[in-house]
Amino acid sequence: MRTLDQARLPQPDLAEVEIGTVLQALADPVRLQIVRLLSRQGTAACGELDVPVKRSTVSHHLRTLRETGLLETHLKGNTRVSKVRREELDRRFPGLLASILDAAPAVPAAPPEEEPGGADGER
Amino acid sequence: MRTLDQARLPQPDLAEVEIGTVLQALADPVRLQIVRLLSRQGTAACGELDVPVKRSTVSHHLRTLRETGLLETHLKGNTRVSKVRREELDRRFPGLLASILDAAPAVPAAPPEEEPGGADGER
DNA sequence: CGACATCTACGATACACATCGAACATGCAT
DNA sequence: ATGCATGTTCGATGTGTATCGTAGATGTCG
Repeated sequence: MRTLDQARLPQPDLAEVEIGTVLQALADPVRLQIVRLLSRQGTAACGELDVPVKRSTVSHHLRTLRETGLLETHLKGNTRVSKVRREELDRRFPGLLASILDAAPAVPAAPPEEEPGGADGER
Repeated sequence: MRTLDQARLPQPDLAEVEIGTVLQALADPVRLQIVRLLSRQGTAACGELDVPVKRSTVSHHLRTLRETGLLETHLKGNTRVSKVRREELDRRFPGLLASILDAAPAVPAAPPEEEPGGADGER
């Protein structure tokens, strides 16, 4: 019958979203990871996301990301399928997602760096 | 005894800085404001920054921003002159600062419905 | 020299929020 | 229907951190 409840959960208009709000949402490591995963996988259900927190916490983060405007979520049967609102975000904040998702990882070490040739005065 | 005190306070190599760390630093409204002000003014001392927190808090945020790699600070006499490490940041995270600083402010609110042109007689 | 400035360091406080477990709702199968 | 899965919501808890006031370090100036 109505296996087609493709209902979409409420989400904000991106025009009303401040850049600070987006930054705050992406500042959490788990949420950033979720956005990264979704950007690569396209879509995923809550339970499919490989993040090191419990299910209820993932749900909380997905809610935060959706209410912030970063994700859209569709109801599909018993599961919620989420994906990044990439095109809308690119229109609202040009270059933002690209610069974040394409950022190269940091070099592992801050090696014990000692500079010969003098005291680097600080104080 | 002139400007020999052009010493630069210690700052990280941007190669070692994760994008998540930068996002976390910029997630705070006051810090984002500071970066915005410095981007426009070029440089500023701690006391010149027009932000709604006390001096000691500004100092704390400047330290955070510097240790995160966003700012560099030079000692000039008794004052610390800070500025955004714009070029280095653009090299490490291309497009990031631009997309954040150029982001358009959000539209004030989403009136539930009510098409424009109505009688907004309030206020 | 002493008085005053800028700025940081330190301890204390308060609040936000990330996290969890348990309870509940819903859908799909058997 | 019962059972099992997926997700959400709720309350509680712990931690991180933004904020402040005060004290101290340092530099400038009269």
